[in-house]
Amino acid sequence: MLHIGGARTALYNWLLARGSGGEFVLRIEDTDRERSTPENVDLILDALRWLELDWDEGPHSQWERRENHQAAVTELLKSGAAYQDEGAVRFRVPDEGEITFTDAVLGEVTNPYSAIADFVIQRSDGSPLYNLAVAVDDRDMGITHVVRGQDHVSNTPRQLMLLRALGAEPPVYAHIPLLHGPDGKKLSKRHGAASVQEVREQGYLPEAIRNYIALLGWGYDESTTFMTTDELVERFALERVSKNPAVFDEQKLRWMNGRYMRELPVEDLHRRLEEFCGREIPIEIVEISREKMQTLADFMPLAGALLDAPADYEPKAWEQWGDSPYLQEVREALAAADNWEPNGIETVLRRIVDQEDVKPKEVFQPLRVALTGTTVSPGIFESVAALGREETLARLDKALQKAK
RNA sequence: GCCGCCAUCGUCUAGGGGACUAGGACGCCGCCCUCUCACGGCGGAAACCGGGGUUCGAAUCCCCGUGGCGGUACCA
Repeated sequence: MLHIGGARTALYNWLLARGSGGEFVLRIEDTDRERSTPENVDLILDALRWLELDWDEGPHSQWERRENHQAAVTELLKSGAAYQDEGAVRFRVPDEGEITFTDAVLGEVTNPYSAIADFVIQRSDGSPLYNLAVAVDDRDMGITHVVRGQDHVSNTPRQLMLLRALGAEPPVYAHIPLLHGPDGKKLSKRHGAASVQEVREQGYLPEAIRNYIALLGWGYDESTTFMTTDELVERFALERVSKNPAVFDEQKLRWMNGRYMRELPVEDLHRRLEEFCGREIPIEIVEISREKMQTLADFMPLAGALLDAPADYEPKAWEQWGDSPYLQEVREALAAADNWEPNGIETVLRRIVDQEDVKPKEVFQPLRVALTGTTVSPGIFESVAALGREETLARLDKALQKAK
């Protein structure tokens, strides 16, 4: 699982690296221990790939760089910066004074040494602990920037002390605000769309996600909302990242995703819908449905009945429109229509509306229910055109049969 | 408890002493468009946590309080 918060951290790292034009190493660092098992790392990498955040996969710290960690511990022990304590190795923290570091988003952060106890850097079984492992990795892998969640601020002094004791230059630290759930608590699974895997299954587009999460904790100016990834790369700056936690708002994501779907070239949207639904879809159906969808998952409920004849009519829909005095007339008019294009169909159907002198929906809704079994579908003329004459008439006959 | 971080509409944010009767966006409400649902257009309600300073002037700077969050592990 890659939480939205993690995805945002990854995005910020990526934007920064892209913007600097240099090489970078994205260090996946999260607060849940389970997440850094090899299987979960694969899941995370897969989610990042879907988000189109490209990177070169490096070594996995705590189970692939043991020698470096061990060597550092030995060095620290030798210099007296660390000592043995019942088999474990602890780092010695001064009793007095304070340690200050400059954070790219928070500014100066100062901690008194008195608040930091001598901490374990190596377990009695010889395995390294998080703070030691990342400090050594940052040094050895030439990490220049560490961009991570604010839940790591209080680890920073420890990592800094380690780096100093090892005689290494510390990287630039940037702690971005955490994400909270709608109730103001830290974001968790029960808050709904909390992971990239989930939003993917819910039919969101990667570019919409990128745009949305970039804006969670960062804003470019007073009115810009939509930005291409190139614009994001160009404009993103750590100094402008907000210091306060944000709440993931799925409604806004939905809206934004809808906008992205509408702006996609039809062919592109068509391809993604086929992939998402796992089936072939006539492109005309996509064309007539696009302005009514906010996610890829909205497609089947909206237009599925145009793909496969509905098994049955929705009871409420049938009750209201099923038995219509105009349906027979509609059937005859359509059977005789000589122009099976949306505009030709509209002409034919509007003629009935005029002749009968009724509201348009009195004619259109019964037709819609007869064809799709529901009261909601893409535009009726377009739907009839997309269905084809044969199928349209067959479905009308079925409805007329049932109405008898 | 102790240490740290944070605090603008319900939500995401703009704002870095006068441009603020605080701007934009989502959501919400109303109107328009309309064959359903949407899309789109127009309009509206909606915020500077509280109290002290500093200053001619504070949403913006300082202090205190309050609240939220994080940390305080042989977790990451």
